[in-house]
Amino acid sequence: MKEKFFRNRLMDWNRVSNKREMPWKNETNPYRIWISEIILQQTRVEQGWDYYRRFIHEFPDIQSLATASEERILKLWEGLGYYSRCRNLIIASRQIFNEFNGKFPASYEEILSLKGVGEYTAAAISSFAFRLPFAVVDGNVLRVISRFFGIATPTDSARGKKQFKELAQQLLDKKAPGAYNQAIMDFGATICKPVNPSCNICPLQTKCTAYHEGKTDLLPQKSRKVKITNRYLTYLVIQHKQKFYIRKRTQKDIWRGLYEPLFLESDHLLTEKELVSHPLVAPYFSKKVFTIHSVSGPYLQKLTHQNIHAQFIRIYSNELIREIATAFPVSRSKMKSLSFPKIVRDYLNQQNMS
DNA sequence: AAAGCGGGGCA
DNA sequence: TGCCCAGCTTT
Repeated sequence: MKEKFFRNRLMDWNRVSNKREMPWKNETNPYRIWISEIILQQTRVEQGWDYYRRFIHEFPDIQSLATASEERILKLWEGLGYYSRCRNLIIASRQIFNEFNGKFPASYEEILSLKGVGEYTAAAISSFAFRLPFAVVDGNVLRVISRFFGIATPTDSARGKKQFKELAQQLLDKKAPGAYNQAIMDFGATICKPVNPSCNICPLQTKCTAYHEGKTDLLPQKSRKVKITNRYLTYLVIQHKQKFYIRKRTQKDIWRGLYEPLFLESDHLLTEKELVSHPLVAPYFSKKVFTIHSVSGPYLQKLTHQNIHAQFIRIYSNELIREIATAFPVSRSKMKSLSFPKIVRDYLNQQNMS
């Protein structure tokens, strides 16, 4: 009965007071819903908004996406982060194009089988596009439910996931699963916010456990916390005439699939002296093929799990070298068309290099 | 079960 | 500075 109160109040709030608008709201095209959901994984709505627009404009349907070049798709993703989402999106588009004959799958299990689609995204697409009764469980849902029912089970534990998923499914309005899922996420984002929730105007306040026990700031609970490592990358931005040496990141590390200038990683940023004596480039410096043109100030990018300290050493080469440690020379216009990590793109832009 | 994976906003 | 964001995959 507390469940019924929750559902009814939430749906009433949605009809009367939910003013949240987004480009993909009331969308029923599964392809467009899929794109929006992938973009929004671990990403705030405002941050994903323009990416969604650009994506749909250039790739309006499965065929256009499935037949596009990986480089072009990754370019549209540049700056958005979590690039594995983009790689998986490409794989999934080909899955749909080939295995499902270009028609977006219409069952929960089939949708879940798509690369990069987990339980949340499958429930979202299933309910929004196909009116199937699957409850979404995202960060908003976990927060709203844990507070209202006063559940302190860590949301990232196996027990917690099962518990919250079952309760979420029980709460779902089976007659309007899409509207309900949209409502609970909007509610979490605008009323039951992570910090300073608007309990004073909350339609669920009268039966909210966390509110009555003064525990809204203690819920939901997580068990794990990430430890942050510091990394120091000294980039070698080598230029010969109008070409720059870059390479593609292929190792299992951050920014896989993106491009980069060469860099040397150590436990500190390299000094010029350390740089010119490094085995990789020392011969070029001693033969005066390379000369240092400029040294940037330190750049810092804070990621969820790493602090990236970077410095960019701009180097002129008076010889055209075919390849330096897998890096090859490309033109400015080619640089523009490629996807670089944010910290590198910032430097390139400031240097007017692409 | 735990770790890895971006970038940005907010208190 | 720490936490969170329409999470998923790999180990």
